[in-house]
Formats: sequence, structure tokens, C-alpha cells
Amino acid sequence: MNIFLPARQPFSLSSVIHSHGWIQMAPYLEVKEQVGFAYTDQLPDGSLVAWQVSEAPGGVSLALPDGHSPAELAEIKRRVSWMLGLEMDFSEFYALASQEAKLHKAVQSAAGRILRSSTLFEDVIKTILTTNTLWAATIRMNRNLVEQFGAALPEDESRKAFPLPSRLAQTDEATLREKTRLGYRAPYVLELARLVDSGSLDLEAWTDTTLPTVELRKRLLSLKGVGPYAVANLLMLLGRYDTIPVDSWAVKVVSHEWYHDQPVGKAEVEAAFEAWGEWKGLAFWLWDWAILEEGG
DNA sequence: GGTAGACCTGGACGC
DNA sequence: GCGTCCAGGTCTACC
Repeated sequence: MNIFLPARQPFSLSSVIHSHGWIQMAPYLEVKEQVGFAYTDQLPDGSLVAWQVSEAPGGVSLALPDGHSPAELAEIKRRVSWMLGLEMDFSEFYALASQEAKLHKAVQSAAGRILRSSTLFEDVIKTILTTNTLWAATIRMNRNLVEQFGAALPEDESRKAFPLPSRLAQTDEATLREKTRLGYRAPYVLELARLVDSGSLDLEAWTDTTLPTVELRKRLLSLKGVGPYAVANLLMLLGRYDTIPVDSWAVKVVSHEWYHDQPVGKAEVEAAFEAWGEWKGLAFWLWDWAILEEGG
């Protein structure tokens, strides 16, 4: 069956898909023949679903097999809408960004939405896997997690969903380390899975909260393995754009853009975008960096 | 509150 | 093939 999901305009599926590297991370599977992707997901009740999203005028087309219950369909639609940020409103940001030459491309391509996973649990773990390592290693660790602990589609064993907290909570640190090569991150992932599985941490509630960003930041920081960089990244994913994910890359591009490649720190990166207020993270994210223009 | 050192993996490099 | 060095954020202990 095919379902049309409307998106608040302007919207570009291509811009969401390529907003960052998540599309390269299992269970995402980019469709090369057209703009879109496939995804394998496991709902909280354990049922598995494989769906595909493609472009459609005014929104996206969601293709999935027949036979899902109305409750499952509602949950799948909610998840797809969340992942693509279909209801997000960027009109205020675009009004400001249209005055800045370095953001013209972003405005023209309707950029701003950042691709999410179907649950915050998955996004927190993927973010932990991006810390203190190279991107290739992040992809590999995540692939190992999905292959070793994800549930497979009955009709296609090669397609697996991201593991549920309950599945990860059942394993032990040594097994997790050995099968996924997570290294010292393994106990962090295990602890998060056990907290969520036991019900003592309702992570998904943080996707729809009126908590001030400062308070949400504190709660994210309380998670083991989640430090300042990971928090800034997760706040962006949660639609809070008033912080900048300052990592080695951020320091490098800001240094090149405004400081003649002289060493700078977190303070300089944040100061460079202070004027953007609640949109500073997004302005940083979408900035047309000189270093990229030069092929650096 | 700030800082140093440990954590862990895999790629790059020299031999 | 082996050993060494290095990059990448966060945690813990210590001051």
C-alpha cells in the first residue's frame, strides 16, 4: 500500500536525506534510482516492518506491505513524520537566513530538517558511536550492532532493524564488545539499554517535551557516554537549535573562516554564531564554509 | 570549576 | 607481518 504524508512547505526530501551521515547508517538503505530510502523498523510490540519513502508533490509517499493493523499504521506514520520532520516550521529561520549570503544555498534547497532515526534510543546510541572515533568506524560499529542484535525480516534475513532496548539489555558487556567492537562505549550502550528496558528512563518522552533546552541538556548530559559534543548533536536532532556541536571539525572550519587558520576553541566557535540566537546551531550546520569551497 | 590521563579501535606509516 | 603513532570525545580522579 502507498500512503501520502504531507509536509509543511518548503520541504525537500533530498535535503533531509543528505542533511548528515545518518543515511549511511543501518538500518537506513538509500535508494539510488530515485530520491528516497528504505528502512527496517521494529515496533515496541516486537512486530517488524519494512517501508520505503519517496518524493511526492507536497510531501512524501510511504510504501509498505498490506496487513498492518490500524494501530501499527498510525505508529509507522508517526515515526516517519518524526524522522523527516514533516511538520517542522522553519519560516522564521528562512526569513533571517535569506539576508545572509552564506546561507543562500540552504534557503534555496529548503535545508534545515535533520534526518532522525525512528526512536531517540537509536539516535542516542548512534551519537555515542560518533564520539572519539573516525566516521568509518562509527558506520562499522553501528552495522555490527544491527547485524548482531537486530531482528531480521522473516521474508528477507539480510534486512534487520536497529535492536530494541530489551534485546541489548539481555546481553553482557564482554559479548557486546566482542561482537560489535564498540570498545569502551559498550558499557555506555548497555547501561542505556537497561535503563530504558527497565522503564526507569523514558527516553522517548524527550522527543515531545516543553522542557527548556537548558533542562533537556542537563538530562542528556546525565547519560553515560554523552558529553558536550554529543548533547549538542542530540539537541539539534530534537529540533533545539540554540547550541552548536563543537567538535574538531567545527573548530577547524571556524578557524579557517574567520581566524586565518590560527588555533581557536569552543568560545570562538560559539561567538561566531552568537547573533543567530535560537537558530545558531542551524546556521552553523548549514553555513557555506569557505574551506569546503576551496576543497579543504 | 578546571585539568590530566585513561579509555579503545583501526588506519597510516616505517621497518 | 609487526610494532608504533595518532585521531577522535568522555569519564574519573585530582587539585
